[in-house]
Amino acid sequence: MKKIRVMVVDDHEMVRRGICSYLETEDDLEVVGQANSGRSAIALAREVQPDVILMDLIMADGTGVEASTEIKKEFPHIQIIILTSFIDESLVFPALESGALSYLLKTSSAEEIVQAIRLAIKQEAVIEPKVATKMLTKIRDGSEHLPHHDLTERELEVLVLIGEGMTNQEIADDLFIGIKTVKTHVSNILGKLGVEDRTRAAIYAHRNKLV
Amino acid sequence: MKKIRVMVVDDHEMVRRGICSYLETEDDLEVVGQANSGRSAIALAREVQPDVILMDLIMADGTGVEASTEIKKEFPHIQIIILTSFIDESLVFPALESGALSYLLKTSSAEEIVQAIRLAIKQEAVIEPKVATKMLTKIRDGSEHLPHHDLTERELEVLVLIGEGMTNQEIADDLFIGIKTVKTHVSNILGKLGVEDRTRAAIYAHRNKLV
DNA sequence: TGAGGTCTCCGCCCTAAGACTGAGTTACAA
DNA sequence: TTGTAACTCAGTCTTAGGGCGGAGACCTCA
Repeated sequence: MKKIRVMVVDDHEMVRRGICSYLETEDDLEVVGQANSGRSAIALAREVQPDVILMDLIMADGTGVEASTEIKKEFPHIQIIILTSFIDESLVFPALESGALSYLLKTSSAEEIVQAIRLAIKQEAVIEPKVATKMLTKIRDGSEHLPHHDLTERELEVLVLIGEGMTNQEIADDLFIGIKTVKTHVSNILGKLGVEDRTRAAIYAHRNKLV
Repeated sequence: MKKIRVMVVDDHEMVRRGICSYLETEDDLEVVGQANSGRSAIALAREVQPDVILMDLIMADGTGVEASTEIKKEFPHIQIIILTSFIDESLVFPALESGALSYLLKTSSAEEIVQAIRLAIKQEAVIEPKVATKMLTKIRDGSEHLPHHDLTERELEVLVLIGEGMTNQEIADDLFIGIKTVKTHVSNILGKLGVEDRTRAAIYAHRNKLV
């Protein structure tokens, strides 16, 4: 019987030790490589050609997502399981879009992780309930219509500058347009956002992280 | 020769496995207990009376700091080493104030962790360089003079309302004072903050988390 | 007692902001 | 070809914002 070849990517030595020591106790699994960064993970994947990769997202050099994307592009048959400490919204979706199959948290039990590996070679995904919840709220949020979504490109640009605290004249100078034009944009922006003045628009921009 | 009795607290099973499996390879160490939450850590510490505790801060129930405090209060001779995934500013200082001796990150090598344990029983602290840096910047920030520190109480109150996006009239109504008075306050605020208009003052308020 | 800081208010003045209306340009899709 | 949307600019008008000077009431500290 052919063992499932697993590669472990994590910048925490202790975590790699823990995972490897447990995986080795399973008869149908074998750890064929370890990497401590996204960069080295790509090189190692080329070399050892694992069946499954357990990938931490939050690493010192922050290359977990890039590594997933790169590996998936080069070797589509390698299944990647994200195994990370917590749910960082800014990473969950890029990671899944990158082609990762499953998404687990390190709070998962050893059995769950092993189970996810066995399912991975059958291309069956395992998504941690908490992550699944995030996905649902994201989908809801995605269908939610934020006021600034129907700003035009130019208006959004102006809104950002308002958020920087610029006056109409400064914005005009910055964008090489007339102050009258800026006023028109600002007027339209206030209308679309449903606010009364530029100060509230600036606050809106900050609350929605447009600056 | 008496072994150093170590207890490991982490809500990640894999991490506990990794740490334990490594510590067990050292002749002068022995793992006498594992806990997966702050709550159970306190109970276990009472029971096994370890010399040193490796404590993760970021656990599902978020009781790492409380556990440190409680254990240190009850058993001052037990040395606690914080061993956590990343630097959460809101936890670093409470943790150290709680009586923890050392602060390591999980990116630390196995050797560093073992070394920290050996130093702990001699009551010598090991602070991860990155954490030390944070401590320094915190000390600097503490002595740093932010512009809004010389606002009067009333002015600060007005600044917050500016940050909410209120107009002078609205602020006047809210504080039951005349609009002229508000204008005076606003004028003083702008002068003290060194900004030109209320929009920038509002942004200042947001950047400095006054709202 | 007097000096200084804070909070309150007033008046005068100027300017930036914003509403409203109108219009010329391009680019793109029906 | 003809809308339609986006971007541009103009003119007019009203108001909120903000600078400047002055002042009275209150409190605290020297």
